[in-house]
Amino acid sequence: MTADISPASAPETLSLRERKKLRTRAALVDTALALFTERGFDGVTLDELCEAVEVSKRTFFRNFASKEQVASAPLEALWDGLRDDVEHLSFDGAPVLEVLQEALLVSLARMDDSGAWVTRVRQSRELAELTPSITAYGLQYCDRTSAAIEATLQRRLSLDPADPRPRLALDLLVASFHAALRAWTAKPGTPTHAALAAELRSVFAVLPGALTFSRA
Amino acid sequence: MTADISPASAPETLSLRERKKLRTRAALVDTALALFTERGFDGVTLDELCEAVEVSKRTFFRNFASKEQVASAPLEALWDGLRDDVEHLSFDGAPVLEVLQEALLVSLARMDDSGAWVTRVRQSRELAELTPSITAYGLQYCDRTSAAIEATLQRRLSLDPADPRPRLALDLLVASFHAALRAWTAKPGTPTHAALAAELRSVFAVLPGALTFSRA
DNA sequence: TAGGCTTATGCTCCTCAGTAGCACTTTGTG
DNA sequence: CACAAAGTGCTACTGAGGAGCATAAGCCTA
Repeated sequence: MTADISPASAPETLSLRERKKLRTRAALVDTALALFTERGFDGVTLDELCEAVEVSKRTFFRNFASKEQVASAPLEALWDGLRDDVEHLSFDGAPVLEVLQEALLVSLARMDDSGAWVTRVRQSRELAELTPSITAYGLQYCDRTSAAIEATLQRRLSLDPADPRPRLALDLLVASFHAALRAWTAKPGTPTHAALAAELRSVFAVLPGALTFSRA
Repeated sequence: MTADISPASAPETLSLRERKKLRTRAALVDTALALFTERGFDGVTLDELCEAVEVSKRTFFRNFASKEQVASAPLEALWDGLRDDVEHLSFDGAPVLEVLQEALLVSLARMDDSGAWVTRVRQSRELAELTPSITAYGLQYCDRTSAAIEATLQRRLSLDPADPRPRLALDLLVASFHAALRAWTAKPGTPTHAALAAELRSVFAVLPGALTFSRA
């Protein structure tokens, strides 16, 4: 289920067919981000996108569930990575939230492919800011992924399903990431992978203060 | 901008035209929730809904921005109330998050109209659980409202726009409410307004623990 | 109370996202 | 080499949502 995008990360172990599919997928994402950025999300029809990639609409919907998803693909890869990792994390001793924070940083580090992913994320982010339906899709995706991770946590840590804390911890993680993303997008200049990781660490650091701060 | 639904809360101070509009709006919400609950969100077309209420599709879209919104209307009234209240809250001394938590409970108390609102919320919630697009719309609405409240906080408390804490506090508030809603929906029996308020207080109480808890 | 103004409403036509059926091609396998 | 399985193109269809234009209902001033 992991949504991989970068053609570079398609090793020879995959069959010819699978590599071709990944190439089609990557082309759709790249072309979509370019066209949406140029003419706006609503200014590009799926027919135009499919024509640009020389693919039928049928093929598009075999790769993506919606027009919004193709614009959100870069961030989905990050969260899919985290979701899969949670299955094998060690939770001994450390607070769950801290373990999840570290895991998110690890998943983020895995996305570091000399700038391509970061560029796509930036485009995706700017599109989401202009397009409510992309925001809506992204939030729903986070919600669904959080629910899946919560289920894994409950199983692996033998938690009471009624305990709201694991889900709250996940919502905290998601909120932190979105805050980091906003700060990162707001900064001028070329956005780097390292800068995003730094923003994220910085938000993690001030998180406890969000519960207690009062007017200056 | 406040989306009021209950016909009972339409005092005589409103003009005839405004009261009629509110009645149409309320009828659309009630009929929509009933039809969606009966046959599923996707099993009811807008044309059917409009025919049942004896209203044209044009009128529907003057009252609601989308099919999803009409199913989310009850909760929007709650958050709209909070958004408007933040303009006049006192933030002296107490932590911002605590003030917001109290304000949310006040807005919730204002929704207490002898069961009608609670019933609609329950229906809305159950629909959202079955229908991703309703979830997506609701999350996007929360995101937008949170951004509006954050702007108010920044202005009233003279905060640095780059400070992530107010937005994190709001995301925490939203996450708490959703957790309370989940717990409340999961409970069997007739759901009451008081029970929802109790769930919410209970989540607020365990919130700090969400940052620090570890495996049992 | 008559007339004019504003605003909601209905009607109709349109675009486009997303689905489904069917036939064709390509790739992996016995 | 043949057969199974999966991806793809083509086409036709449904339904959400928007736009233009005309009408009606409520509101306001003389």
